[in-house]
Amino acid sequence: MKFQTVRGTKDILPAEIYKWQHIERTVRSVCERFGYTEIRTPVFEETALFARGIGETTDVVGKEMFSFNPSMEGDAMDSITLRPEMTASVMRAYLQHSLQTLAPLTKVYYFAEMFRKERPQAGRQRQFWQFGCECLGSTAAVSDAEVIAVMSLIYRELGITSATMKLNSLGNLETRKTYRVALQDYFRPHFEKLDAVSKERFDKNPLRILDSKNQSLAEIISDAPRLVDFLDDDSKKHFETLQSHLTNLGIAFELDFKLVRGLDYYSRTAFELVSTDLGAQDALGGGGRYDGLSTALGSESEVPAIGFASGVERLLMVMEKQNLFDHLKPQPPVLFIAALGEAAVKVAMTEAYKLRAKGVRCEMDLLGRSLKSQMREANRSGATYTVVLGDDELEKGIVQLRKMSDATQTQIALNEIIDKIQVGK
RNA sequence: GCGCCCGUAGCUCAAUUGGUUAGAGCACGCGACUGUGACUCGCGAGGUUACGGGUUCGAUGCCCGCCGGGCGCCCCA
Repeated sequence: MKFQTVRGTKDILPAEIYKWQHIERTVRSVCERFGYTEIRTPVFEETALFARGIGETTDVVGKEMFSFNPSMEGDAMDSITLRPEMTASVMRAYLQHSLQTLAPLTKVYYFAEMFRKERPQAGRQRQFWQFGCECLGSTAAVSDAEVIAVMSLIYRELGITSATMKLNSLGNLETRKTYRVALQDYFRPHFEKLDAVSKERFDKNPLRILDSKNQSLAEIISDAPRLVDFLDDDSKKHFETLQSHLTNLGIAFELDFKLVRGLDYYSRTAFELVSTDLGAQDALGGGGRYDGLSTALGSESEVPAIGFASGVERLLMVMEKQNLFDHLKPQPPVLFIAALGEAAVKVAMTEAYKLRAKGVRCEMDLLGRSLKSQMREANRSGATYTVVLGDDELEKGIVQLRKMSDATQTQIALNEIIDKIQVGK
């Protein structure tokens, strides 16, 4: 085999597409019930948008972007990048088209493919799909609650029950500066006990030490000062209001003071949905408030916003494991027409066409196969009925309508097929 | 990007310490049944053993490289 998909990419084949369609249908349905409208943005953007929007120091920007220079003469496309996430693009679109002038609040959702140049592993690909929504324009905790509710209802309607929603508040930029210093003060006496990765994080991003998967550090970490205790009054109030909204909605969550999302422009709310049915990449989705993003992108006014993103491949893995696709097999055809001979094929084609135009799913053989093979095909297709059409039937205008489940056959006129099968449906 | 493991028909797996025409089940095609599916029984097609080198009289099995996959790390969806 000469060609194959490039590393970290996958085909989604016809046999499994119904799973994807089910997820996509559910996502769209829930988002739209909450009043979110789909947004589609270009699959690539100026590299600088992501560099500024996600943060120069993050891994995503630092080493995972698919960037290239198309070098088109007379074009100012110095460097463009396949989107590694959607939030920056959504904010760009919001600012570019001045969406705030249309309404004080903008609520959008997306279902789109993302690209990151990472080493593939279970639940991690170089091209992968995400869905999510963004609510731009409100600082109110009720908007945080709504976004989490959207996410939560999507998973609920898909049948996911075992996932855990982790919740934290990061406060504002000041909060995190103070907390950062407090954390360094706390870890400094333990510095020699830290592992190499944590030592590196000590200066770069001490909040990430809390994230360490190293069990031997668990004790030190659990005694570390908590970010919640450093929250300013407004953030504290915001956090409490959010929690009471979630409680009212019956959305279960776990406070997790170790949950820190690395990007600078994040503020206050941070959340993540994790599942034990995944491997090391155990996050189904996550999100947070990003009030600082608009100004990071050069906007003069601050656009408060919150959103979430979810990984479709990971969701699929969990649903597969929990057998949540079992009742969703694609619809089989109602009728299969087995035609014998050129004249019969012609009639079969036109009859099938009429039925299809009327909304009936109907199939016929395209390979010139024997009757036996066509019957096998009819059986395989799961058709409810099969009609056999040969010279005799053509002559008399009468066909045998075979009910596949019990092999009973009834004689009916060719032009009465539609009445029969719709009654029998 | 780093470490460890893996790669044989479409799929799941065989193939005595390196030994001659690389097998089986499932799936697929055809037939038994000259115009009637499922069950059964035959027959058939399907492989450059991922790819490229090396060692050897001889390599699916050993060595190197490369491509791809899995697990973990980093990070995230």
